[in-house]
Amino acid sequence: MTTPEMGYFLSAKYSRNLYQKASMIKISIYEDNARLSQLLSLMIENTEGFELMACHENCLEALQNTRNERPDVIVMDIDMPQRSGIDGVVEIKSYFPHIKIIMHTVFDGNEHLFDCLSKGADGYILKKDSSTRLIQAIKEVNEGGAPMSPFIANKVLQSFRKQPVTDDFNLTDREIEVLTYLAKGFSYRMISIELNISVETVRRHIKNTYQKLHVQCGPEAVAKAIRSGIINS
Amino acid sequence: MTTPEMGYFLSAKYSRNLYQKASMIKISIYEDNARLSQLLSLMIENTEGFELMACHENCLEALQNTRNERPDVIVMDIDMPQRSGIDGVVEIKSYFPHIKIIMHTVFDGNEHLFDCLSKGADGYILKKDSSTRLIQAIKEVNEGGAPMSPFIANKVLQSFRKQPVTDDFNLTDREIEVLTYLAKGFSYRMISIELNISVETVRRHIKNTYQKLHVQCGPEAVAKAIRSGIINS
DNA sequence: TCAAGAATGACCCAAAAGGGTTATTGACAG
DNA sequence: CTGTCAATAACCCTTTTGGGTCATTCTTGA
Repeated sequence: MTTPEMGYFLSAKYSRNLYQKASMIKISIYEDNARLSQLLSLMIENTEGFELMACHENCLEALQNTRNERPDVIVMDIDMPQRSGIDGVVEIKSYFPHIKIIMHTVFDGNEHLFDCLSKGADGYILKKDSSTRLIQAIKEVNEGGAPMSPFIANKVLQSFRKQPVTDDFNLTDREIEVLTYLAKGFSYRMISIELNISVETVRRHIKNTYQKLHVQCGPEAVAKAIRSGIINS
Repeated sequence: MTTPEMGYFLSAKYSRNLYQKASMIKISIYEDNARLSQLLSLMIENTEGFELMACHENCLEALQNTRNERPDVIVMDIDMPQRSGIDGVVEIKSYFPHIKIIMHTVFDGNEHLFDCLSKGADGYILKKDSSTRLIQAIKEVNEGGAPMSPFIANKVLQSFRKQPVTDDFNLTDREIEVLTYLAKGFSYRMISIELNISVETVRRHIKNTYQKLHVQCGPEAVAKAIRSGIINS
């Protein structure tokens, strides 16, 4: 849907770059939906302090584009033909970590969200939000913030809440203590010396622990204990 | 610094509650700095759609207060005499999980931040932000958002970025495969059958793995592998 | 083409781990 | 005041681990 004329238009725009004010926020867009990308372009061009560098319908050339355009902020769709916006983020961030990237997508699922965030996206705005929100987000991210749609921010916070121990399997304090030493690589003998008890007692605790955890050896017990949050440090 | 008179005043205010409009956002404040709490009170009382329920200088009685006041949103300081706001969050959230709590504090360190978030805080606004930002945050949180100061939102995002494998210790694919079975409780023999190789080869891989990880037994290896993200499922 | 590294396999041997059974002591709840 | 449970301890016996040393095959990159 993006026409060659449009590309030309944007190149022309880019050449005007020489006259821009230093304080302008330079923005590049990656969005395969032509209607939406035109809307965004218009909004950005008509916002004080914003300078639209280019508008791309895929991120096959993301790196080269970025080298040419040197934007301050990139607005990136995820679902684009041939190459996902997430790959674009990885590539751009690895060469230009200081350039801010705002994901602008319809995806509100955990998968894409945490994938993008772990790969360095600086903001995550849903398309269902108003375009004004995106404009505001661009300002925010340029000032060092991390704009997110409320729904997204909530998902992010929720991911912190499910930390607390899922199930402690009724392990006693002593059993957890012994298990902790086991995970540190102590042998039964070393543990017995450390805790000033008999090796047989250490063995006893470990046997009980295995029964409670429904495991049959040390490595499995340690794995289960760490994954369920029973032991940490 | 909160005077008895102030308490009386607030009780009087609470009694007016009967006449409130259903759409009002009911707010309680926990803040030990009298000057700041008065400022916040004033701002809230003068904001359309906000109803100040009470203003407390500590959260010793947080649960009882909440039962009486039934706020929609609580603004909670962290550093208060006798009882930390974090304890307040835990208590209130365990009985009233639907009540939104915004932390309002000077602390911008990771420790308090992630502690609060994991315990269920719904927003985290720094005191250095303008009071207007807090008012806005109250609206946001009441609409299901997760308001955070830009600096805080960034910290939260950053916590996702350092997830990817810290160090893979140059383990080969095969070594990781064997280690994964080990963590599942497979013995060397079982692994050898599973992978259709000799027990000696399994042992070989494990020996090499221990050297690379600088550990000397299975439990320790598994602990290290899980903690550094080498193995997961 | 040659060296490096991955994957494979084997042997020796001592130490550690794991399963079963039994028992004593002290604390705490009903 | 009696039963339960955590913590302690011991003995038996088999299997598994883990450390050392050596060797072959195959792929891959310099």
